[in-house]
Formats: sequence, C-alpha cells, structure tokens
Amino acid sequence: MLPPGISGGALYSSVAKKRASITDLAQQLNVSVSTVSRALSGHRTISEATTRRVVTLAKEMGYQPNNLAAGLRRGRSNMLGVVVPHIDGNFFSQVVKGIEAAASKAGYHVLICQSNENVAHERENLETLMNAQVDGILVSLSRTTREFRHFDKVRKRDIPLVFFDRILEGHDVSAVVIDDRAGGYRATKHLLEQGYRRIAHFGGPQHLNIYKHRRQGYEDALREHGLPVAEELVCICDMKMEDGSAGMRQFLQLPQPPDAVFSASDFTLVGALEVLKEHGLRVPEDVGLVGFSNELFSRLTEPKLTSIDQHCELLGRSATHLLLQTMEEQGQHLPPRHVVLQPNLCVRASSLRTGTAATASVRPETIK
Amino acid sequence: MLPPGISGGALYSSVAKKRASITDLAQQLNVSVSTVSRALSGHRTISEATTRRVVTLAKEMGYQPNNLAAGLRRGRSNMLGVVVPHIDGNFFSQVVKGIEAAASKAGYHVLICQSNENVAHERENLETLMNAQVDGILVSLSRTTREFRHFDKVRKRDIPLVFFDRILEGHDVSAVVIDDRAGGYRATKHLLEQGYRRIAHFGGPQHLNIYKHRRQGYEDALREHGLPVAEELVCICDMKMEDGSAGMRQFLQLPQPPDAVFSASDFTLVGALEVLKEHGLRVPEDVGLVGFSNELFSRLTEPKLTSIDQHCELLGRSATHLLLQTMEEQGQHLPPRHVVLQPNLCVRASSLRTGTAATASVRPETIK
DNA sequence: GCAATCTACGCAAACGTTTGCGTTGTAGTT
DNA sequence: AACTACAACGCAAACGTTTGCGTAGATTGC
Repeated sequence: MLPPGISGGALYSSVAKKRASITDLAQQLNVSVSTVSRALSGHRTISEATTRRVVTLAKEMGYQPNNLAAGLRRGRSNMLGVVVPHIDGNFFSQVVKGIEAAASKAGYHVLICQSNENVAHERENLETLMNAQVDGILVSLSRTTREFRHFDKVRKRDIPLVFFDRILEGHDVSAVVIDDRAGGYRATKHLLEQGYRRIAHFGGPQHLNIYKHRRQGYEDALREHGLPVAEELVCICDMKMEDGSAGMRQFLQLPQPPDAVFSASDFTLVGALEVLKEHGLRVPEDVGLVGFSNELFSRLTEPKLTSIDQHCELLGRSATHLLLQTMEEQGQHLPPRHVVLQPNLCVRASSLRTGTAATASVRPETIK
Repeated sequence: MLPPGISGGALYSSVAKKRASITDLAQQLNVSVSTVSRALSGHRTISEATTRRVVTLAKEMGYQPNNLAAGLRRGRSNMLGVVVPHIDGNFFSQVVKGIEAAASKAGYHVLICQSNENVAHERENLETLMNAQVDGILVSLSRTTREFRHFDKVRKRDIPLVFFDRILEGHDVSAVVIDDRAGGYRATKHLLEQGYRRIAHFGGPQHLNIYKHRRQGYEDALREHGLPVAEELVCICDMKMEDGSAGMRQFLQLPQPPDAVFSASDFTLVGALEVLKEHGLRVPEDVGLVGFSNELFSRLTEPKLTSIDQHCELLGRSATHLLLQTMEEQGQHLPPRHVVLQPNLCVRASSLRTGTAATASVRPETIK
C-alpha cells in the first residue's frame, strides 16, 4: 500500500515529464480526441463552450501540437526546402529573409541548405530535403551546375519545385528571375551616357541565365550606340575578387585599354578597383565602374560602387508565393510559370564623371 | 471485366504516384515490415541474403524513408533548431556553415531562424522550433534580449539548449563563447604597442557578455599600461554604421580627441572611418583603428581594417558538438558546461603606424 | 406526433515507422 | 530422443494526429 497522498501515477509523472498530447487533454475533459482536435483547429461543428474549455486547458497544460504526427497523417510536413549557393553575401541572405517571411506567414517552416557552389553538394542537399519530407523546394543553382539530372528524382516524386535567380537555360521549369538583360542594358547605357566609350565586361559562366543575360544587355546597349562588341574586352571568369584583379590586369595590357567596366558582380569589381589604384588610375575620372548585386560592401569602397540592385527580399517572397501556388495546383500539372522582376540602377561615385554634360540628368540614387 | 493486361491496381497506380513505403517493399518480397525495417537499418538478426534483397529492391523502387513517421515513433525528429540575430554579415553565416557541417555529419537537419535582433521575434522563433519538434536548440541572443523568461518553456520541456557567442550574464547555461576579454585586450594592446595613447572605444549593450567582456579587455590593457579609463572616450551604442559616424563626430569634438579607436564591431568602424575622412584625418597616421569580427568588408575599406577574427566555423562546430553531447546525456541533468575559444588578431593597415619603433615586431597577419 | 433536419460529438481507421516479444526451424549437446 | 541454444523472422502495439462516417439528442415543419 502507498501512503495517502502519493499515488503511483504521481510518482511516475514526477520522473517522466511527458509532453501533453491531444489524448491527455481529451481525458481531462471527458471528451474524445477528435473533439479536441477539431476544437483546436477551430472547426465550427464543435460548440463554442467546448472549444473554449479545450483551448484554455491546452494553454494551461502548455500543449504543443506534434507536427510530426500531424504531418504523417495529413501527408505533408509543412516544411519548405531551400537550396542556395551560399548565405554569406548580401544577395542570398536577403532573399532567404524574404522566403522565411512569406513561408512563415503561410504556416511553413524553412529548411536551408548551402551548395557552396558545388553541384555534388547540391545533389546531396536535394536528398537531404526529400528525406526531411519537405512539401516543396526552392533552388538557386550552383555555379558549377551544368545539367539537370539530379532534379529528376524530385520531379518523379512530384515535389513542387521552383527556381529563383539562377536557372539553366533551355529547361522548362517554374522560376522567379530578375530581368538581367535589362539590368545589363541599363548599367551599360548609364556608362555610355557618362561619356565612357570603351566599356569592358566581367561575366560569369554563360550556361547560367543570369550571366548570359547580363552580357546580352551589355552588348545590346553597345550596339544601340553604334559601338562594336570587342572580344578582347569581355572576360568570362568565376566572379571572385581575384578574378577581377587578374582580369583587370589583362585589360590594362591591351593596346587600347578600356575606359569603363560593367561587371556582372560587385566582387570582381573590388579586385579590379585595387588593380586600378595600383596603376595610379583614378575612378571614375579615368575608368568608370558599374557592378551587379548591390552588395553591402559596395557602399564601403573608395569610391562607392554603382551597382544594380535586385530587390532581394521581394525576389524571395515572390519565389515562395509561386511555390505555394504550385503546391496548391498540384494535381493539375499546369505548365511552368515564370515571374520576372525588374532591377534598379543604384548610381554612386564609381561611375559619375563630374563635369560631363551627360551627368546633369543623373543624380545619385538612394536605396530604400 | 477489365480488358486483359489492365488490372484495377495498375490503373489506380497510374494516377496516384504514391511514394514507396516500407510496407510496399515487404509485400513485394513476401516478408514482414519489421524485417524490412531491420534490414534497412542494418540489424544483424536479419540474414545477409534478405538484407541484400531488401536493399536492392529499395534502391530500385527509389524508396526514401519517411522521417516524419520514424520521428513520431522514436520520439525525435532528427532536427536541430538554430536562432541567430541575422544571417547576413560574415560572422553568423560562417557560424551557421559550421553548425550545418557538424549537424549533417551526425545525421541531423538544421532549421534556421532569424530574430532580427528583436526579442519578440526570438520568442516566436523558439515557438516555431518547438512546434517543429526539434531535438535541440542553438541560440545566439538578439541584442535586445535582456531577460530569459521565454526560455523557460524550452527548459520545462527538457529540450537541450546550447548558447553560442552571445549569452546573458549571470545565467547558468551551456554555452560556447569566444574569449572576448582576451580579444579586447589584444586589440587594445596592439594599439598601445603602435604608440597610440588616447584610445577610444565603441561598445554594444553591456548586458550582453560579448560587449561587456570586450570592454573589460580594453580597460585591462589601458590599466596595465598605466593609462586612465576616460569616461568620455567610451561610446555605448547599437553598433550600426550610423552609430559609428555619430560617435566619431562626438569624439572629435572633445577638447582632447582620441588618437585611436578600438571598436567591438567592424560596422561602427566603417562609419567612423567615413567621418575621419570628412575631417581630413588620415588613418592610421592620425588615428588608428581596430575592429572586431573580421567582416568580409574589412579587407575592402581604404585603408583595410585591423580586426579580431573569431574562427566562426569552429565556433559553430563546437556549439553543435556540445549540443549533441548534451542531448546524449539527457536524463542525467549534468551541470551546464562552457567552452571558450580564443580569437585572433588580424593586423592590417588601419592600425599600422609605419615608422614607429614598436612596429618592428608586428607583421601583417594573413587569414587562414 | 412523426419524419426530417441539425447540432455536437464519438468511433475507429489511417499515416509509415520502430521495437519488444513471440514463434518458427535448424543445429548442437547430452 | 529430448533437450537447449540460437538464428531469422513475424505479430502487433505504439507514436499523436486527422478525418470520414455514424449517431445520439434537440429542433423544426407540417
């Protein structure tokens, strides 16, 4: 016999510390589990009185629904997967912020994976996410991704898939992208308006839409101005700082070096800027610079870099919305959709040739 | 009757596209589900032959285990939660990289939440993570977190909790931190060795360990040199760029302005640097600067900023290991443990007064 | 006063695993 | 021959939800 006041149950519970489940609530209230479940999800077939009782007890006992169980039963996890090349740097961390905001508003959690610009990693990331039973996947391709085979498994499983920013050319997928051609065009045109005439270009791997289109915009602007597209003024590289230094050194050895550079990334520009200073060339007086992505540090260099801003957060939100929409229309197998966002030119000192007539109309733009 | 070759099952399956489950495998092989389960997890009570059969069929059918179901049954989700103030900036994105690496090596997924330096957000993040049934949580506190109450719920549920970098003073929790006092001390001592004598300090909210300790190191170094700690040379702020500008402007209005600044963040230093240039003061000749965190952009300013590097990735890995260890020792309720990592001084131009005798022993340090 | 309609709730199956225990069949021991 | 011992596998419960269907009792319409 136990002494009065000490039941076996109480003794046990002082050890176990089990989380309260829906069943516990049901027992305490003398109702069925289904009633509790429905009450908690606000079903209207449950009387207001019972709902109140359930909700208050739930709060009192600190009840927290078990998402695993719910997910198992409903066939979905309420989790979204994201694969990005990396989260350092301004662009992707901002995009991720947008994704998280939109996802959590819709009741989804977000699983973030980094491919480190490595296609093998990217493949693993996809496995990881599928293993975690995510309901949908957002991907921005790594720079080394040249084929699509590792996505077959995802599509076979009918897991909704939306790409953003970086996609592979010629593949029919849903995606949210920036109008990179327009970005490249505006950047180059701005340089032309500032009076620069021999404009070089740093570009990334051309199998990626973003780099290809930025270059197209660059070429379009030149042609529109009746200028030739010089092969020796285009440098295709990996977009690292070092690549910018190396590329700029090459440019400066040309018989006719460029008087401006439009780069598809701010990173290369930093390297280029260093080399220019080494050579005693002044920016923007001798050489004008325009970058892409509007990285945080672009405001910190001397001079500050003109760059194309991509509304990163909006991009993230849009991609998430498209994914959620795709998920809703699951069975229907509608054709892929594309959303195109317009980028902004952020004019700063690196491309403003003071004293030039063309400057008059352009004023430094502040970022919202 | 159905026409030959078309069974009801086939017809159905052509529509449903169900993912293969362990049960499907069992049926195909005429064994029980438990056998399949054990075979897949490499149990030795299953004959080698059957194991092989199961594994090959699993691969053939593209079987992917359902983590939700497994998690439900085993009482854990194999997911870790992380709460960071933000993931932009070098520090936290690197730390997260370390966390991910260590976690995935141990078979865990990682859920990342950003508090945006907001304690209310932080509270929501915790709810989110608990809701997602994570098995453990890693937290670096937001700058506005001054009390601990929102962590009670986590501890009540016995969810293993490890803090990293930013913790609240006087709370008994497991944590992996940097030796910030040593960092502050070395930074300040370096400035003293370079001949600077009137050294100012930018600090963050003093309820956070990191800012308090960095300041302590600063003061210790001054005292050791027989220098007074001047109240007017210490600026406690929010560590934004703007705060740096504003603070520097104040410093310059003093009757005796400082000849160097040790800042607890690189960000403020960028603002300060701008102001110094405005006033025509040269760095490092007139004013020396040393920051903290070794942000990416610290190598891009003019001049490059000397800063304290924190081995971000190692920090992330250490924190994860401590968490995993804590999870293993769950029931035992051992006392909290602390791990302290040593930071590194990265000397760059902003603090190198050439021509000073003291310079001889110090050479620019490269970062691994 | 009786069928029809609602309201508010309960029953039980299902989601895909894991795991303690029970059950075969075979080999080895005495 | 009767026994134990062990290897290899099956049974069924359990994890915590959700949800289709069923069913009391109350209300309505005529």
